[in-house]
Amino acid sequence: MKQKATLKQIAKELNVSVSTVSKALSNSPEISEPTKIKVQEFAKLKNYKPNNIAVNLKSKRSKTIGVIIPNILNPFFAKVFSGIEKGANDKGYNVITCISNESLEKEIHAMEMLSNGTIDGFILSISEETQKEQEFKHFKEAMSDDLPIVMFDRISDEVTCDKVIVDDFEASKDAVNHLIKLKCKNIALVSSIDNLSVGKLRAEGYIRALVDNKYTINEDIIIRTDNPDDFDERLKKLFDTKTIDGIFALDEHASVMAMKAAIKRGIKIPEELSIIGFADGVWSRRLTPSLSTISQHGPEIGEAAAEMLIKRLEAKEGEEPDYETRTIKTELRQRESTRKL
Amino acid sequence: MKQKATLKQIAKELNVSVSTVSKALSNSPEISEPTKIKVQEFAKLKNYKPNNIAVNLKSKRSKTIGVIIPNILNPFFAKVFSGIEKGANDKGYNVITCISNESLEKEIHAMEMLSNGTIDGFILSISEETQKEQEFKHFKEAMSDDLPIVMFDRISDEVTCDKVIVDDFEASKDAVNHLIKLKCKNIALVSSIDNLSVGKLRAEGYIRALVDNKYTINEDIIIRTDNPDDFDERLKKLFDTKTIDGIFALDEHASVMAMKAAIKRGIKIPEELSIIGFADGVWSRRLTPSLSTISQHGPEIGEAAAEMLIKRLEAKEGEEPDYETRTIKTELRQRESTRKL
DNA sequence: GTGAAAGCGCTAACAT
DNA sequence: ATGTTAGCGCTTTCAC
Repeated sequence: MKQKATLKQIAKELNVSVSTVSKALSNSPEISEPTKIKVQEFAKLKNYKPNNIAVNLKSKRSKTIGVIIPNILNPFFAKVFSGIEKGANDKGYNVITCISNESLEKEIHAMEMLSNGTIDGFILSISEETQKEQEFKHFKEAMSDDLPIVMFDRISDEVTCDKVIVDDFEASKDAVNHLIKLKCKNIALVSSIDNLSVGKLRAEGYIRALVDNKYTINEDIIIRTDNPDDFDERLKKLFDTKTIDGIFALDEHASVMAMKAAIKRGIKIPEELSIIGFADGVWSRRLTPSLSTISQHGPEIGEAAAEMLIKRLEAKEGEEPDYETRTIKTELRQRESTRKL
Repeated sequence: MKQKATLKQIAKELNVSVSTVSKALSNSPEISEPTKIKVQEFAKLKNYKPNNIAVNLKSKRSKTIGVIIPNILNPFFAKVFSGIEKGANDKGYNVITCISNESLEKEIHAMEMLSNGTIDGFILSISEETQKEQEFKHFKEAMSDDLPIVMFDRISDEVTCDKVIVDDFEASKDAVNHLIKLKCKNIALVSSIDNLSVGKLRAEGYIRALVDNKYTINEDIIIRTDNPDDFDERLKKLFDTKTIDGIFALDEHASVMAMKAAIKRGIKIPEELSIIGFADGVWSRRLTPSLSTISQHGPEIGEAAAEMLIKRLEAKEGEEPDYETRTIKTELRQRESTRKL
């Protein structure tokens, strides 16, 4: 193995001191042009790269962000992640990723694993189990250990930190209002994420839209559960009770399954039934008919989170910005599953 | 901010030396029980965590793996990534992720960013542009800098390193053979990834299966391109020329678009047309009809890659294993888009 | 059983 | 303009 070049080595080979080399490479005005050139050329020749770890140890900062994501297979998280990665890289930060797999224990473990100088701060979305258990001590500890957190999408009011969210309540209200404008009379609500904060917010938006429009809430056409299998079971009976002409789905699974079930029943979409759901854009477009969705702008959420965290990390001592909750606007994307106005 | 606990501090507060503390915490037999207990308890009280960066600097290893992925929004890569993350975490390794976005430049940039002590080795899949340009210098440099690489899925024969692949050729042959067994007479090949090594291998498998079964190759029902838009354009005409009763699709986009086009034409699937494609399992199940796919076992690929890399990293000097190419078996998952035998 | 000291690779304050 | 030195936090060898 080719020995890695270090300042020390270069210094010895060039018969100068380590600090001269260091300064020459950082283009310090203290060093004369000739030596600078000599050192820089030699360094390039030797393919010298400053050892990041040593620099980190010295500077007490790693320029690395810890990202904890409940489930990377969920396209929403994948999109947010790509935004984080981009935002971080643009500012010269690396991203260490852990997947909590919706488990509180893995979330805690991941945070511990990284809370030792490895990273400068966290960007995360709270795991399902953590939300259920309402266990937030690990977040508070990180914050008090001077490891700032930016939460996105699934957040907790109990933790004081920067947050990036989507206007779930408003988005749902808008979507349901849209269905109402399309003259839907019986709008079902289907959700398999009723355990999540965002699931609850979205359901509230639905209720509010109905109430605002003087619709009556019909529990028979509302499915709220936190379990996909239970969901599938209850979905079977959804079309029995009443003629449904609109469906509002709070998550990807619910969106697609509801649509599939309707097609199987021979219900014509969008002529007899309009569907709007929270789901991934690419795949929604690929469905037949394509699914109208609420676009959450995942990459922008990620970029915003990265920007907020880095701003805080790079703030001068005592000049840290106030904690902020940024809301990224959603957008209703009309496709074939809703008829045109 | 609560000052972070260091050995030095603890030593001072306990009136012992730094090395005593260090040894006590690592449970060295050199230290007496009473001092050990005293130190360990005090450390726990102070919530001491050894500074990872300092440990890294000392040990010259970071226990961190650099992962470079062309596109995290592709569910296949997301799955492999989750496997890598799991495999790495199980062995106490962290994962730094960069997304090349199919760009050679970003790939190079990411590798440079990490080739300075930040990571101990790479796991990556070659970007599209890199494959097109056949530019592999950056990989070879990393290898000779003692930063081992494990490539997966999209690999290059020009780089000597560990590899994890799928039996693309065999998988395709099997899939097409299956269509033939279903009595398909005119089997179309559709691909929007003809620039990738895997795309070519899969196409070869198709050809081979046809040849083996004495079918004639009909260029009119073969679409091979590297551009989704071009693909969509050519797809429109696919059903014009000939009655197709089988489609073999080499990637997700091709799979779904072909199916969508067939449905639009009113072609009955699977009665009149059977389709098999490379695609994500979750979404394939959600399509109507659900799509028969070739499952690539993404998580296993990732775990294998992590295992191979870590084995090499932890091998004693001079005892590194030979470079190996591991093949993960694929599996034909029959769903509704192919009729039963 | 405990401690002093060197050193990982780097930066920067402080000589010269 | 260049060099010396100390120190980041830790491990480890070697004295005592």
